[in-house]
Amino acid sequence: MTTTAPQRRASISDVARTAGVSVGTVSNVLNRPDRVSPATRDRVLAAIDKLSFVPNGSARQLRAGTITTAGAIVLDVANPFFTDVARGIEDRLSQDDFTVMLASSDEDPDREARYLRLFEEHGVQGIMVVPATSDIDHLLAVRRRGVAVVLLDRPSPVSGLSSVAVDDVAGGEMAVRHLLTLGHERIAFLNGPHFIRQCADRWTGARRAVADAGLDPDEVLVDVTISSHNADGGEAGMREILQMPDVPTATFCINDLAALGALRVLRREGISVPHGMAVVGYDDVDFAAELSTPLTSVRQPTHQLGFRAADLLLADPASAAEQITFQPELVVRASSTGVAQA
Amino acid sequence: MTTTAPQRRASISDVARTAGVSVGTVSNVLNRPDRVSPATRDRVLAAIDKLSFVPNGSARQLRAGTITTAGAIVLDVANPFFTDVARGIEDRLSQDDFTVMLASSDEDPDREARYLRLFEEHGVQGIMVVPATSDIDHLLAVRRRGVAVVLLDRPSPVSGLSSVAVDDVAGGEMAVRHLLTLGHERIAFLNGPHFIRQCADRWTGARRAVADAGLDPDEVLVDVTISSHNADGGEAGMREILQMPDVPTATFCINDLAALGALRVLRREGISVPHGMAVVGYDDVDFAAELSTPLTSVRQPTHQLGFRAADLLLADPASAAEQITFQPELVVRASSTGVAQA
DNA sequence: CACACTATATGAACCGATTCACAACGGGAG
DNA sequence: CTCCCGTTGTGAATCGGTTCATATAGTGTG
Repeated sequence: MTTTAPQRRASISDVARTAGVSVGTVSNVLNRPDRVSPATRDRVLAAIDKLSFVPNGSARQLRAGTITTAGAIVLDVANPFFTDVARGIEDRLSQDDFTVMLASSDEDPDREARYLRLFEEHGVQGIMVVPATSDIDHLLAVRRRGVAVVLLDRPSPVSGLSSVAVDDVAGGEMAVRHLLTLGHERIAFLNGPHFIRQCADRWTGARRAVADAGLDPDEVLVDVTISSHNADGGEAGMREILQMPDVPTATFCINDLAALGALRVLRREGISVPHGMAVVGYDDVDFAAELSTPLTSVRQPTHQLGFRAADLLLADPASAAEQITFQPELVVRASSTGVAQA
Repeated sequence: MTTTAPQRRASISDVARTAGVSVGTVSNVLNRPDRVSPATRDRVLAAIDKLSFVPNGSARQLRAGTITTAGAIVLDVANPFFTDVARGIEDRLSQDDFTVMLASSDEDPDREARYLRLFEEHGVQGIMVVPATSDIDHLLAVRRRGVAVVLLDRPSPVSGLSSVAVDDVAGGEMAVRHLLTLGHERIAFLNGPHFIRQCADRWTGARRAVADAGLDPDEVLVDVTISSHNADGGEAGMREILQMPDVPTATFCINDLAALGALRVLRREGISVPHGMAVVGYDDVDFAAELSTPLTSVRQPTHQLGFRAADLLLADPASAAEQITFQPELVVRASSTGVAQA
């Protein structure tokens, strides 16, 4: 083995000693180079190089207070919806030379709390979070301690907290309205648990669409709860649907990943889409248009969502909190109408 | 506005004062509760609660040394391949109660360096990184300073550094061999720039397959460089291919995202797949099997990749560095053979 | 040549935790 | 009634930077 012994990291005083200057001067070279004469500056830089000195962020931060880093906690980094949001965040923050640390809570409140604490302890400027619970008191507490908090994909229930969200009631409504217009009278909703806000809101929207059409939501809509919001969850959900005594003619899925799983089962069972079963997804991910049956889906402005969230995070903390709501958009494709798009 | 004034964060001495004990005692309550009598412990906990005290991570770390956090830098968080790898990392690290901070370099060496430094300054236990450059001296330097470094998706060129990778030469070879077997004699390779190792290796493999078949790589293979490894890049690349004087009959894409874009163009142009143009992707992402023409793709053990990388990161730093190489696997579907799969 | 003033360098105090040698206390043994 | 020891609590030193009041050298002016 050729690994060098990992000796103690060089500190600023080591640098000062080898350069023959005081620690204050080294610090000045690092932070206000113009205050230092070129000759000493070079000497110090040489010493830094020689010792391969990397300043200790903890020490710096301890003294200086805060840093140009923000945290983001999403439900699942493997979900394209959230990664698109994360891209939006990164794109905005890097404009201000901020860095983002991304973490995924897996919808587990404990994990969320752990990351929240990790970020707070490390003194991030702010945290953007897709809450795993409906209760957000813990987030308000963080806010109260002086850390900027922006709710992602979730409108803030209180005025003191900034948030960026998409109108999920409208999204659920437009999807189901679309299916009703096509004549479906029994519609399954492959949904997540209702304590997740998005799920509850889309359900509300779905019921509203049915009611508006003069039908009884309890008769038309079948709530199928899936445990994981991905293709596996979608598979399980669709299998459950197909075993119902009175099989629905259409399925609305909580996201495109779940729809993907649902389509997989339908293909395996030889059920044609949309004639045997119409399918509508949510998120309009990249590949939705390219599936064997192009997927009708509710599109959300993901990149915008992240971008604006980062905007709010960077906003003057003294300014009023802001709640932004975007509107979703239905993208109709063959999985519901049976007509391929141009 | 109801925002509370963000007063200074409470410190351990504030807690000590309100609880009427010394700072040492508060610290003991936090870290060795058994050393403190129940009565005082309760008093301290009450004070902590009252002041909603959150220990300052920088201070703790400054004193204590290192923390249970690791960093991961990938090329693009929006790419399912990398997020699957990230999941593997998270799954392994959370077993040891470590937390992961994820960042994406966007293939930009400067951004990579920025995150590398950020992580190092914050004293992470180790960093897993998909290098944006072929040169890895800067990573060796980080290693030398005592931070564990594991190369992701890239075999280490030196024995002192751990790495986890997939054999990309083999991957390129099997993809092209497959196309040759099907009778294609002019094959486009929608590839990224060759200074990216994966791209170079797969190109090498592709040439080897051609040479092994007794043909001239320079005549059979057409190298088409795309700038971004996503659907947009794939679109641009396929448009370029279609304008060639002697249009290839098959296209091998650097990843499934690019293949997605390529398929999009082909559909728009009314070119049938695989008869007008066979397409092979790479990564075998979730949706590959569900595309309008199910995509032949080279599958990589993504989750394993991340999981093992995290394993190596957590390994005893004194133990020898380890290089792990996985083998890819060709998954044949209709986009190359024209025969739908079961 | 004295004086003011600038440019540069110094080093001690400080940020907020952890740690450890030491003090105080109380109970049991002799 | 001492002495010893274990339990509990104390507070100063420490980690590695930043900052700022202060010292010193050098420059130019009247």
